[in-house]
Amino acid sequence: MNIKRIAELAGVSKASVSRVLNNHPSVSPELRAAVETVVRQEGYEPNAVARALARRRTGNIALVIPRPAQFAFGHAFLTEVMRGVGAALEAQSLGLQIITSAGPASLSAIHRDRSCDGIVFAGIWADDPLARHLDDAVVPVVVVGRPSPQLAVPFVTMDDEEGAYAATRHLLARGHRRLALVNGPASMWSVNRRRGFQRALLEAGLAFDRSLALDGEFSSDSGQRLMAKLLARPERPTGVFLASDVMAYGALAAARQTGLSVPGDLAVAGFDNFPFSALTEPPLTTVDAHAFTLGFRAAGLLLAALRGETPVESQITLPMTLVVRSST
Amino acid sequence: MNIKRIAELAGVSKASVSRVLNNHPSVSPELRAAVETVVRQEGYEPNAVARALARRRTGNIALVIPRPAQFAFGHAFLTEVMRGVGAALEAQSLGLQIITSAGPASLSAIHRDRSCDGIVFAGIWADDPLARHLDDAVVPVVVVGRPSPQLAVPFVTMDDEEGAYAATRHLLARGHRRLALVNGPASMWSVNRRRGFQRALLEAGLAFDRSLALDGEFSSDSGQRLMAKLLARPERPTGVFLASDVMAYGALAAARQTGLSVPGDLAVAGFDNFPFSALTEPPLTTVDAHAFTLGFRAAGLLLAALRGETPVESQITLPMTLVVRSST
DNA sequence: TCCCGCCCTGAAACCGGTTTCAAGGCAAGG
DNA sequence: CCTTGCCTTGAAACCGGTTTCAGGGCGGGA
Repeated sequence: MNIKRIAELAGVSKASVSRVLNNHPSVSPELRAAVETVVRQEGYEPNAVARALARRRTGNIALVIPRPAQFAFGHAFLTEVMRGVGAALEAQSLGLQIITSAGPASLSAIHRDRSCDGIVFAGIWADDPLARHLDDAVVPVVVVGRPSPQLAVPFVTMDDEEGAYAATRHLLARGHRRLALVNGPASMWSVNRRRGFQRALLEAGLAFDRSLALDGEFSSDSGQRLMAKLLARPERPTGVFLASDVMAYGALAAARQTGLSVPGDLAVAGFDNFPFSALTEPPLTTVDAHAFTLGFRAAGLLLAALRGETPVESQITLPMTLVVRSST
Repeated sequence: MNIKRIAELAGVSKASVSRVLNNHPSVSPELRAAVETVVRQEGYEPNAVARALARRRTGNIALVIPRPAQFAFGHAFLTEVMRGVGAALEAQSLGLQIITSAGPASLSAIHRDRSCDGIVFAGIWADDPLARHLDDAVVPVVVVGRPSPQLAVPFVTMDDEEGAYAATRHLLARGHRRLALVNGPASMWSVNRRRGFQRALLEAGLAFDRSLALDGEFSSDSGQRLMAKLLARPERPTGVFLASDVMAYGALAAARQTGLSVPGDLAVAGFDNFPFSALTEPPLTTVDAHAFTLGFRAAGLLLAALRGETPVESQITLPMTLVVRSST
């Protein structure tokens, strides 16, 4: 069933059917009624692809996460970003296409094949070469996270240096002096979090003890392993800041296995504020990374661009908020 | 930039450019070289929408979850299903469109507007009226979960009755005699889980105590509240089966607050086996619902249908596996 | 030498819509 | 009564590809 056939059945032209379907003002009530009757009888739905071609708008935007699907959908931070993007698009009844595992070739295709009206780019942590292809897109692009200081592309990122700083200051305020850092793998986020951690230490007149800073992989396993390692040291730390909640879950397990109480013997602070972090034993003190908002605002910037607006601010850095629970 | 312009620049016809781009066998090396040079110079990428229209294949499939995005992307079970679907599609380099909050109208549109080549339907729990529109789709549809016994639509569901049965039997085998049930809201899943629970009790010669069976909403809050209620009873249960891990997290918290030890005073078994369930204190005994596999297999059925194959089995019920940890 | 068939290429039709443009009908105004 | 202009409608162009079909060139067989 297509528009031509509907037109024949209703005894009108394709153009008229199109006008009726798009609520064009200049159609007579009779014609409208005739067309609508046929449309209903036949259960006709216009072909979305043909419509997109003619209108030069697909009505959906892509969230590109250049990682395997297995990883992207299993990652609490990224699914929260999806949630934010999805919520923003839903309000405008736009479609959401999630593209995972995009290599440089397919990425460059997405940028120029007009299969979507705009792109939100997320999940690039290291200074990825993929980020270089960002500005040759033919549709608006917004990045979650900060791709690279040079690029002029709009982005929404978090102030993770401030977040790490706040968490560390909180640990210091609780009286801890030997603080450990379990960071993520080298990436734009990790560098900032380490910087915030260090800054808080220096301001408190404490030296940054390199041997108390280890790098994990954002997994609970790595958190547990590294925490165990730190606790096995002759002078073990009394507080630890982990650059991700998931690693903190591992750290809590490690403390338990070592027979230490949290926060009595060890204060633990994480970063992300995933939903589960309120349910750990004890509930985790952490920095809320506002992942949902990151996605929501990024989609908002994109929608503004699609409407042709030029937002006053197109490079946004969200402030982080410390969530104090019982683990510190 | 379009195919016509490329053709002009290369001094050939549109048809030839198309043949080169699609690796058609009958093109001379010279023509191929000429076209490829221009394509590279201009950074040309064929318009995906026009291509989809001409080919009558969009190259992407839709995962429809008729719930608000806020809910769908925040739900551990559903994101696992997404992960499975995504992983299956990624292997075939097909696109994934996630459609949330589809009301009856937009749902019927998705089924017939040819904006995707196939549909995986998930997230319907109750006997939703939406399920009735399933068979008027013009593209193949596969459902995650069992929509309704009458419908002949292909589906992949879990054997949750057996799962609940296994968990309950496990609790009984641990010597518990007063067992409580915290079920989800009325839905196709919940009915089965209750049935499995009851069957295990009856087989053990125990009566099903209606006052020990409560219905929550799959949230940790409701789990905590209902568990507290159950523990406040004069004769409190010594074991509980909760129809979702998230509710079990709440139950663990309730036990802690009541000063009861798990599994000493109360054995707790959940259902889902979310990643976090290995990290609770104590780690949670639960039934693995294989959400990832549910999505993966559903996408597999769809891919088979798209290839024109008729799978021997198009209505699949996955067996559940009990994961015994320290909470029982 | 002529004819046949294959290889390569381009013209044109097609996918299924939207939009422009022109024209017919009719009411209002001069 | 004629002109003007608005309202409504249809024909045709267009969006940007793919695919069919027909034809030209060329090599091989008779």
